[in-house]
Amino acid sequence: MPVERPRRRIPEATVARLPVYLRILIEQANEEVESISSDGLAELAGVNAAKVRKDLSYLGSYGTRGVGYEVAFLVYQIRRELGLTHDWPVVIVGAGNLGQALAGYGGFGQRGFPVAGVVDIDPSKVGSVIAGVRVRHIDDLDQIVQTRHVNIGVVATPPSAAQDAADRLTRAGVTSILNFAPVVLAVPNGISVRKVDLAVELQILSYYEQRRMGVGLQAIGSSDSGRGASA
Amino acid sequence: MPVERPRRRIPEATVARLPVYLRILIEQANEEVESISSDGLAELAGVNAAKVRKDLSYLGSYGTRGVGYEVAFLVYQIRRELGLTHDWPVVIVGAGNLGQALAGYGGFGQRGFPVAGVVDIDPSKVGSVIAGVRVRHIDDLDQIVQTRHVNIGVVATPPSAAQDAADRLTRAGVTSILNFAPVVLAVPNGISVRKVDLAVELQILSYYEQRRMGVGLQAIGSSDSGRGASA
DNA sequence: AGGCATTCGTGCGCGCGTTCACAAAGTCCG
DNA sequence: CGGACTTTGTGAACGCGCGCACGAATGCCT
Repeated sequence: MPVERPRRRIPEATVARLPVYLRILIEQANEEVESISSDGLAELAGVNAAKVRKDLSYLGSYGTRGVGYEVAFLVYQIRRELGLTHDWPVVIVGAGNLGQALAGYGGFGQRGFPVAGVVDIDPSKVGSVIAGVRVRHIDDLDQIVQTRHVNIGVVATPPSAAQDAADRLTRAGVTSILNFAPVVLAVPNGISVRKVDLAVELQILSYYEQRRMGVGLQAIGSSDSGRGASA
Repeated sequence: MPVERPRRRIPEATVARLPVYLRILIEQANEEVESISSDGLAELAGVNAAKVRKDLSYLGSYGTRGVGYEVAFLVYQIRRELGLTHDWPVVIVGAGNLGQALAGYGGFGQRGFPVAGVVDIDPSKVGSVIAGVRVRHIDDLDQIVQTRHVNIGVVATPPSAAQDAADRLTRAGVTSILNFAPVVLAVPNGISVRKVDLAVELQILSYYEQRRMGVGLQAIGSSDSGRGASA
């Protein structure tokens, strides 16, 4: 079975939008919509129609001129390109508030990222069960990663422990890390890291808020954060 | 007292990095470090030194050639520019798992974003107390926003309720929204929206993982996600 | 005081991503 | 069957942000 090779390198910005398109397309499919135009999809995704077409063109020429894109087929293609044709088990490091919330968050497993394990360094946390997953000691990390073929690790530790968690993850063989700790992780070359930082997001909003006030007179300035959508 | 005007428009990319610099600088200040060079800060932030200098130059010429930047002063300047000289109370819509976790997350209040209120549409949730904050009904949103002078709203509802939450927030006068629901929000012009989407982040990682495997032979490709740091 | 080492501030070129605009390709209808 | 209409796919221009490289400014040492 010849798994088709990725056509070309897809720009980072496009990769970041594909999941959004995918979610929308799945919604449309659930509502029995069979076909959608770049215009329609653009509106739902809050972006420019030309951008949608260019983004989708990286997957191949899967549209029909005069008609649009077949929803089901597009879902399949995006899934394939994003590597979502099979599950990616993840391991969560840190069983504190955040780790527990993440483990309990249904959207994980349902979307193809089952929780292969939750580990913590604190022996008193080991053994407790969160959302059906037993917390294990961090020393078991290697074993979990290897037996469950985990490629993605989630850092949900306090800031001070985050770098150590990342080190252990990479040493265990994990090649992608999703970091929730407000820390800049140092990782070996070739390891992907994405971070989710609440405080940073709020502070960015704060900047634009302050700017709005600073101007004081006109409230026009479209100080959109760049990731927002406007009606 | 003349509150200095924002000098120029600061690029979005820079605004997104300032909070990172700020956190690092505060850490350094706590460790009694009085001065730091763009090189040093760059290393800690995992970015290019020239970028650091250019970013900081948007705030003004606050460095000393041959020496570097005075940490305490830089902290003050970044704080001022980001509008962090005073608190920004936030209101959380949705008292489910996520809403509770967010309300309980200490990093909120400590970093200048106290939780002014948590609201939910479900009467059975109203009245319960989360992390010292009593959950109120969503109909009280307007009152909370006005009496507490809230500018920032957090959407922590299920996807199906997210748009309604955003509508209510903007109607109540909120001008910035942090959206945790996997939905593209439609908001009036001039409203800032930032989103935090778990599934999207994981799917982006999935893409690069799949790519790594697809290539099959070399494991070199520096498939960094663009927001990561490498050692 | 003078020279040297260090580090900032920034002009400039480059590459990426966004957007426009249009030809190509297909549908639909009379 | 032909012509009008719709929508895709993409070439090209534009703009932004990144990083280099270097002049300018400051501190330090002799």
